[in-house]
Amino acid sequence: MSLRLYNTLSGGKEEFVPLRPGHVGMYVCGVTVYDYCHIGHARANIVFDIIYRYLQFAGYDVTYVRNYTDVDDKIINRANERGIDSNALAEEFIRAFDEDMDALGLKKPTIEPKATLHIKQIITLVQRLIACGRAYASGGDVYYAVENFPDYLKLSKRNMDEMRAGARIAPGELKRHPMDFALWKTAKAGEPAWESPWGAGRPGWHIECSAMSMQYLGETFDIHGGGKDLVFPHHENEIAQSEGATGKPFVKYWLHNGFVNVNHEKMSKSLGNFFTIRDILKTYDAEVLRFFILTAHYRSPIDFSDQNLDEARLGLSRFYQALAGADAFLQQAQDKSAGPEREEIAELRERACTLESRFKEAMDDDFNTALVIGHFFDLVRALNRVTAIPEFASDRAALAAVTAARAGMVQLGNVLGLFVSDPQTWLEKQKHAGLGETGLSAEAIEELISARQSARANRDFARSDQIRDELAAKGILLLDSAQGTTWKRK
RNA sequence: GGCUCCGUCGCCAAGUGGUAAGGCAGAGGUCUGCAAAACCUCCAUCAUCAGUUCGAAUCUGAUCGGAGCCUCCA
Repeated sequence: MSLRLYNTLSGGKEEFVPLRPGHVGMYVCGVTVYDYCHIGHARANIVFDIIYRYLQFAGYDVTYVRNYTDVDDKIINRANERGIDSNALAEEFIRAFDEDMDALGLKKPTIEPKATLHIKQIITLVQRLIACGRAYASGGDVYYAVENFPDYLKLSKRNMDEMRAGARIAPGELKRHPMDFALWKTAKAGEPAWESPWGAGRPGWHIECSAMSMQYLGETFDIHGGGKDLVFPHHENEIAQSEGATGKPFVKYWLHNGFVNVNHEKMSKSLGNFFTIRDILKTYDAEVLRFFILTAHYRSPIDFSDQNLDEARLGLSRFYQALAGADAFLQQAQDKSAGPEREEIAELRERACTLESRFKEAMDDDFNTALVIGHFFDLVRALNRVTAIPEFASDRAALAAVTAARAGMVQLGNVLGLFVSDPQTWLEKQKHAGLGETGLSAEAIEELISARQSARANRDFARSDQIRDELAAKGILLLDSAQGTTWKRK
């Protein structure tokens, strides 16, 4: 079984064959740093984070490049609004981006290049495009001549006639064709500028990705990713720039993640219906957000809502509870004896043994994380079946199966960035996280629990149930067990 | 208008030709003083219609509904 992935270029799933056996070059468009990141960015970065992790898990040596676009019209405009230097603004949001990605538990890419540190490479690339007739200088600008690149629009599968209707030439632009796009822009007063053969100016959007991917991954590389909205114009233009200059295929596999919707509508800055990552993380655990995103296939749209996030929280808790249950079970392990194997144990052993092959099969099919999570849920049920029976704590086969199941779940879950915390710690954190809204402190709850315990000891069940109901009304559930009473929030 | 994509149980969501995973919610049961948690059992023929096929949620056509791109956007 080998990895198959959906390639936007071909419009279908293809077997993944890297250019160099054992190695993968992957470039993912990062952000233009002029504002805080929203959940859409979170999704894109989490999706490619798990692709990065899975490729490594599958044994590839992966070079993952994710850029910062730190020079751009939007940055300049925002900096002007705030009356600060555009470079300072970019640095501020690069820091914010790093903090957010870190909070989301993302692995660091191999290389995180900044556009402004690659101006020389950009200028060289633009010169190369002019030299081979693909671009032209006009005033202090340089434009890409799309009509000279026959493959233009092969990624987004459109044709020039359709596109022409919507294309406009903005005032001041000196294009030959409405679809031509800027490779280099002449600098106006007060704008960041670098010396170039065409005078002081700055790179257009798109060219930085061609230049930086070429620098770190070569003229042809394996995987290029980003959100669906980058297919046109950004990635289309990257192809034009890179292939126009080198005459070689730019990228073998194009991967695009679906949008995050709010109320079934695309979340976007222009609609104003977006949530920033840092706002979301005030309410929801980062791993809950990741779990939520991974419950849907990466190419499908996903609807962001409190209900869906709460469901994700519930789902993830189920895993951590099962893991905590397994830990408690293993701690009680006594002298191991081998008896006739029971059905529950046989099922768990079977599930634990086949987990990795199921995991791989699902992930190899275009990163089907939703199916993987389904497999994990199956394992949890089998695991709970065993750990719910105390006698099994002295059964050698049960202990082996529980140990294997727990280890497998954590090991494979970690490939998706899931189950990375200590179960008890995570559950404790979740317990306390929502207490603010209830108006209760952990101490107050503990006091009520002991009051209820004395009532129960006196068989005063009316009083005992009253306490439980009051807590339940505030979202606190009590869990009685042989070891005493604990609580969690609903 | 052009080009894409989508429509699977109350909700979320896999499945893209071989007879519908999983989670949440719900019903019944075991456990419990009663509950909760956990476990057991139950719970869909896949928007509609017409085709292709031995066989379709999966392919084709039409219809209805939703979304995206064509302008900055993950």
